[in-house]
Amino acid sequence: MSSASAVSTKPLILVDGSSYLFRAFHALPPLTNSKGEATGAMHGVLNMLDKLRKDYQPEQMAVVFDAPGKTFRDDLYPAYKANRPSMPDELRQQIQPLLAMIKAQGYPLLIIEGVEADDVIGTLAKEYAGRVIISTSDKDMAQLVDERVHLINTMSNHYLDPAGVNAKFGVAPERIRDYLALMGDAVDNVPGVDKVGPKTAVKWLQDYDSLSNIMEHAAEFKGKVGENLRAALAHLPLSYELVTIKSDLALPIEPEGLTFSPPDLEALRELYTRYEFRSRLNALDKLALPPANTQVTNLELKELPSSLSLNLSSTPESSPQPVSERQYQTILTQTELDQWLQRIQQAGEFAVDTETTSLNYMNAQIVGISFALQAGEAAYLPLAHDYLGAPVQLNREAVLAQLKPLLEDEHLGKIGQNLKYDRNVLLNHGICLAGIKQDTMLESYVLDSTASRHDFDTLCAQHLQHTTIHFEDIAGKGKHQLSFNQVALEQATPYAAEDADYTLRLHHYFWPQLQALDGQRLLYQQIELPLVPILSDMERKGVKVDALMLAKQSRELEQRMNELVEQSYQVAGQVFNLASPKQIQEIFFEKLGLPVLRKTPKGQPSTAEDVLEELAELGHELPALILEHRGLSKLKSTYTDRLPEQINARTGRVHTSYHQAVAATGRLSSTEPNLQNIPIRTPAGRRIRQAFIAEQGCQLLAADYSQIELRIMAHLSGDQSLLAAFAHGLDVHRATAAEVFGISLEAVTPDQRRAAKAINFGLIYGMSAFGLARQLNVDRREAQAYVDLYFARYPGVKAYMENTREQARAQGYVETLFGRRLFLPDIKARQAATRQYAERTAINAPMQGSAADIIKKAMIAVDRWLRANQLKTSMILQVHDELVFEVPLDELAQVQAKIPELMMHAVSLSVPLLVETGVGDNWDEAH
DNA sequence: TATTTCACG
DNA sequence: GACGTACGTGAAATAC
Repeated sequence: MSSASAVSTKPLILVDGSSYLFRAFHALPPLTNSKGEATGAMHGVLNMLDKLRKDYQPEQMAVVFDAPGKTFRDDLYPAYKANRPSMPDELRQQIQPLLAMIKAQGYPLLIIEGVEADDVIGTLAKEYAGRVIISTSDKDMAQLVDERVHLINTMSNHYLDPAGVNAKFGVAPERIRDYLALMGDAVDNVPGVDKVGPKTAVKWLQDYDSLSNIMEHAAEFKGKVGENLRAALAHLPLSYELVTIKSDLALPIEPEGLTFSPPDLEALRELYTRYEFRSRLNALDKLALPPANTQVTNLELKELPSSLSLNLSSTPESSPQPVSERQYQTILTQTELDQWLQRIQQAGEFAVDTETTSLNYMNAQIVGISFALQAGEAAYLPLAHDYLGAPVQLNREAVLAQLKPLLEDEHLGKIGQNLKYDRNVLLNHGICLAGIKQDTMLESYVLDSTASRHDFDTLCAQHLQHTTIHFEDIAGKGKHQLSFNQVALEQATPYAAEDADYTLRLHHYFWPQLQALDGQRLLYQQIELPLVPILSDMERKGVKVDALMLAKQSRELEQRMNELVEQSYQVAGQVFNLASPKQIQEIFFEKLGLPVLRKTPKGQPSTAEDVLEELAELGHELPALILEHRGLSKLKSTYTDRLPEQINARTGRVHTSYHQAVAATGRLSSTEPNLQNIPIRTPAGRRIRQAFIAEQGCQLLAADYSQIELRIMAHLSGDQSLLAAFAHGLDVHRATAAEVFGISLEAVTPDQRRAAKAINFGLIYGMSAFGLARQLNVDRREAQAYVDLYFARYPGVKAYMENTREQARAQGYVETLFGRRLFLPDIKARQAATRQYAERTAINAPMQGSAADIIKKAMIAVDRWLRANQLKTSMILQVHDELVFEVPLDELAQVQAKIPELMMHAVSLSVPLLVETGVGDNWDEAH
């Protein structure tokens, strides 16, 4: 690495700090700290700098501010900027601390006397052209744009290259100065031509090309503006000079002046504390290792969700122990095994973990099992390590036969991490794990569903400050990764035994917290834990998929896609990749000259679906072709091509994985494959459901809750009108329309019903008038009128929404019907967008989460009933508000009568729950 | 690896 | 001159 590598390809970002300072001050609400000192502009500028650094990850940057005092322009023209109102005190007071913060963060800060920030940027832009991006909200800077210097407005996300300048202003970047001089600038007191604004300036420049040419032909301009032009001739050169940004200054700036310095953490802590920048202090604390025990940190604790502060204040018994205090035994003899099993029996419960050949639960074979009885005391029982020179191990089949009664003993409690997996794997060996008493993954999930992950390594690191041995550490990674049977016992034992040991410690850590919270404990014990074996059975049962039918659909899709490709090539006049946004951009916006409706944050013209749809509506052929192609390509690659590959060779069925600790709201999720997003909305998509079929002699039964989230809203809000609508079995969208529009049910038009439906959905999502307006394609005021009308008619709903937000603010979390908590740390965020996002989540989570609770309870009830009656019907799929069963023909009548019954009465609400069922040979028919 | 797009409730 | 805008997921493809 030599210093000659100064020629970097990474961008140099030049930030017009002064322009953002003003914009942020005026655009943001007047935030203050508790002492009443204004802080809004500081927040705005710092956030903007963070965003730039994150988006571009530049190696070099310059944050440029105006220096106080006169500049050459004042000498040139004493009246320059004389019209500017003097800076408000609230803004002036923010400047010094802001500059100090920027500097302490390590940003290269430039403040050069005698010149304006613009000129510093202009000069640097020229010097480093080729990799310069200027970040500014000042339109005058557009004059600096060329092929090698681009502009980004970080507040509005508008990106300007030469074409962008042309599109935005109507003149090329080289003519921006002419344009500005003609218009003048009232605020900066730059004189222009009277009565000439942007429209006239553009028109003149289009006709006469340049300012100098306009001045030469000034005599030709007619009317009043012509006179004004001639009157302005004398001062136009001065105006031109005033608006011209200098790019040839001799600046005392070395390249080193443009690189980041390490942040001065102490200074930052002091500044952030002084101005009460809490989220920044938080971020600072995360950086600092170990977390500093300053007063500030303690202060922060009060703001954390209760579960978190509980974690921090209670010292778990199983605090980290040095390795020497752990005793991990490798069980290689029958005597050793017998001793352990005896102790397990006596203990009544134990932590257990299986090691296997594969993560795929259908194919995995057991390689070994580990046990733990108390913290630090664990054993690994290797059964199938088969690397060259592996020690002789106990016979797997014999040991499993000996273990079977223990593992299947419902009264011998098992403690594990994600025991669903262990249950699935043990079933591969004919053992049905019972007595699933504690699952640390679910304990963690119930205590805080918003934690990013609930896997073993993360939980140990986060709660026990213990770094576990990672699988990759002992098995390697990539394609050379060993399967566990190939791992040497010397390494396998500490790894496997640690799993059981620390699972137990995690349980010791979580359990007191759960016991302190009745709601969470019941949710965990009565819903989440009982669901584990049910999900395990659903996964292992799988669903039959007709591979031949999907293959046929793939061929048909391919044919149609080929036609679309051919047509597209003709329209575009060239060959290109229809799946590449980049190539589409080139052809759309450069070759065919379609209008750029929107740009991505990185400044590229967007080719997102809505943009394409809009273009298609404008009558352009190519966007429509590409949209259809995209849709079909998705169906083919994700479903018709991929699903057949995922059919298990042994069972001929597809086995998904349900994840019980992923979705923050309490829903399940499904992966490999995701069977919760099989198409249904389009005819082509729907055909895929025809490939989900019933076994010979069976039918599929689909049972789904009708409008469960709206019903929950009615229940939670207690709104009389809404409750009545459901009690009378009305079409709820029609009833809403009748109420909102003040007409009879019969008089509701399809459009009114559609609007009412959008409002109802919007309510569930915590809508804004803006969102509703976009959904309905009406203007904001009209949407707001609908919302107001709705809330007038359904005052209970309005009160509920307000209470929910208030509760979220007061408690820091919201709850579902069954006490599932969802923490919302952002509910008090200073940044409005962040805070509003949390508010919408607060509205949505109780409804989505209660629906999740209810269907989980229903699954437990249905499973219990099927077992009690020894039926052969299997529950095979769950899709949030729908359950799918594979039913032998002779059970069909009984099952179809009883299952909706069980689902409807899974809970008792103040509204009836409605369940609709369908039966068919395939999933499509069953709907 | 991150982003964009699109499938579902 | 003006924050960003409906909730929750997972998978595939392309761009970086």
